[in-house]
Order: sequence, then structure tokens, then C-alpha cells
Amino acid sequence: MKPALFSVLCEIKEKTVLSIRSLPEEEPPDAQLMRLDNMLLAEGVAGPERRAARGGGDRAGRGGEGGGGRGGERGGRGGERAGEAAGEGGPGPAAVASGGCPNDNSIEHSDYRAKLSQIRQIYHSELEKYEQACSEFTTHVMNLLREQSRTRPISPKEIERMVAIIHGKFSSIQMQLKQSTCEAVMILRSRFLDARRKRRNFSKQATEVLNEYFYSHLSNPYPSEEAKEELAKKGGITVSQVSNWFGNKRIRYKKNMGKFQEEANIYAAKTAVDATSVVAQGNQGNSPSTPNSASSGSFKMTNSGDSFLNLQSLTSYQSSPSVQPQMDSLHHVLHQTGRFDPLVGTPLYSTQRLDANGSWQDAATPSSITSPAGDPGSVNSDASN
DNA sequence: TAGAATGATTAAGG
DNA sequence: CCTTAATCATTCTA
Repeated sequence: MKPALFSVLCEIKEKTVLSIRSLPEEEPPDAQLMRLDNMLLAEGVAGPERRAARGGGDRAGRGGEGGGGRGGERGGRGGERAGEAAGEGGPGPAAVASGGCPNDNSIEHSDYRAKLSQIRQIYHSELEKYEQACSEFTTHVMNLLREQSRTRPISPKEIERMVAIIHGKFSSIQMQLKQSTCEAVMILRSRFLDARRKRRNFSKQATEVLNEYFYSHLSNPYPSEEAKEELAKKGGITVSQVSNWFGNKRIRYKKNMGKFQEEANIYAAKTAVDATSVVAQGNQGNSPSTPNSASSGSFKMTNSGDSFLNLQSLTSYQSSPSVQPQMDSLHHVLHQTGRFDPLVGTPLYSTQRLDANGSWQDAATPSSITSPAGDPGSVNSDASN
């Protein structure tokens, strides 16, 4: 008698419950959840501890970046102007040489990684907490229901549903966690990886090295890959920074040569001294700065503008087969003794290797301006490398 | 604090 | 990918 009544009650209950909640749980968050999961995985927050030692690339490649472009977001970014300027005094921070300053890039990188792993840690511990709480709560509820099932009709189906509801609730909490983690990662990213925001001037050493190369290869300031690497190593910067620097330098030099005359002379003199001393020793070693591959192969040694003015007098120096790289510097020094004034700044093409088109390369317009005694032959001692 | 200097980024061309 | 040219955003300097 009693069991029969019980089962009837159960049935009734079942029906009412079903009618009350016939709508299946809200399932839409799936897409969003997937996106979040993917992103967390991509950022290395979700997956297994990823230590991937990417190749040399310093170009961290920006990942997803689903939404809008840049533009806005120039918000608060005031202070944080720390002293830094590590003893950039006057003397010669020779200590900074090669290994020396391990380039700030890596520092910031590790900083970034540290913060990321912090986020990761928090994320995981929270996730674990949620999971634990979820299962605890579930078993608790189940026990409760089981207990009550003795006094009131509760079908196993109902229990199942209950569990599903609980899981649903918890997963929505998890989703929130994932979302906020994503946000945190994004913020971190934009703060650390957007290099433009944290520009720092190169060390003296770096600019020195770069300028030396630039002015001693003024006729063809396009360092080869190897040369770039060498320069990067010497200056404690990355290869792409070297490329950037040369890009900027070329364009700015061309734009306003007058402004750079002084600098040019300084570096020219510097390298010229080196050069002559090298020559004097009959030392065959390569140029002062790098294995120099200036006119590596294809380069036609630009227009003979290089020879503007007494190139002849210089040819006497060419006793050494590897002098070419120093030619530019010597030119500078020679010019210095007389013509052109840095203040007027008029680009009297006193030292320019640019043709009328403003092109550094192809000597499209050979005559017109340059080389009174055009003598491509003598210049072509190129050699060097 | 304004303006110059400078490193990085972007678009366009190859 | 590399280069140029323009431009951005930060840092330096007077």
C-alpha cells in the first residue's frame, strides 16, 4: 500500500517538475567559452607549462587580436619614469661591451613572463577551487536528496537534473574566471609587448657602433645580415633594432644632411684614425667595425659621387687592399679641412653619395652633380670582402 | 614645458 | 622580407 502511493507521488512530481522546467538549461555560452578557452590556451595560461624557447625571433608576434584596431587607448600612462640611466656618464662605458648590457628587451621579457605565470597560477588555483567546491556541493546535495528521498518522493531523474543545474551554475562562474583572466592577460600584453610605449634610447655603446658603421659606409649604408648581427652584438641590441636604426638614420640623414655634418665628421675622423693606423701597420684585418660586406656582390659602388673631390689624392692610400671601407671616412676628414660649414647646413653634397633622385643606390643619374673626374675604376677596389 | 631627438610602427612599393 | 617615408610616442634638453 505504501510503496504504491509513493511511486504515484513520484510520478506526479516528475510531471510537474518537467513542466516547470521544460526549457533546457541555457546552453549558448558555448561559443564564448570556446573562444576564451582557446585564447587562454594560446597565451599559455591554460595548457601545460609551456617553456617554448622560440627561435631567435625577438618579434613576439602578436597573437589573436580579434577585435578593433589601435587608435584609441591612449589613456593614463603617466609616471613610471624611473631613473634608470645606469651610469651613462661621460667617459667610456666600455664595460657595456658585448656581453655587458643584456639588452632591456630580455629584461622586460622575463618580467612579462613572470607576470604571466603569476596570472596562470592564480587562474589554476581558482579553477581548482571551483572544481572542488563544485564536487563538494554536488555530493552534499546528493546526500541531502537521498536522505530526503526517504521521507518524500524524489526520483533519480530529479537528482540528475539537480546535479546538472549545479554544474551549470559552477561553469558559469568558471566562465567569469576565464574571462577576467583573459582580460588580465590582454592588459599585460599591451603593457609589455607594445614596445613603442616603452622606448628607451640605446646605450652610448650602441649608438657609437651604429654611427661608426653608418659613416664609414656612407656610400652604401646597408649592412648585410651578418653585419647587422655583428652590430647588434656589439651594441647589445637586437638585429631588428639595428635595422630600424639604419632605416631611421638613412632617411633622416638624407632629409637633413646639414644637421648631421658634425656627427659625420666626428665619426669619420674616428674611423679614419683607425683606418690609417690599421693601414700603417699593414694589418690586413678587416674594417674597424665589422666584417664589412658593404657592397656585397651586386653593389655597383653607387655613383662615383664618392669621389667628389680629390679621390685621386687618396688613391695613394690604397696600398692596402682592404682600405675601401675607410674611404668614406677619409673623405670626410679631407673635406673637413676646408669647405662646408655645419651651421649653414646647406647640403652642399659635400659628402653626399646621394644622387639627384635622393637614391642611395643605382647611380641612375651619374653625372649632373657629382664626380668631376668620374673614375669608377679606381674606386672599385672594393674588395674588402 | 616646448621642441628636438629618437626608437618603433605602419603603409606602400618591390 | 627589405626599403622608404610618414607618423607615433617616449625621452632628452634647454
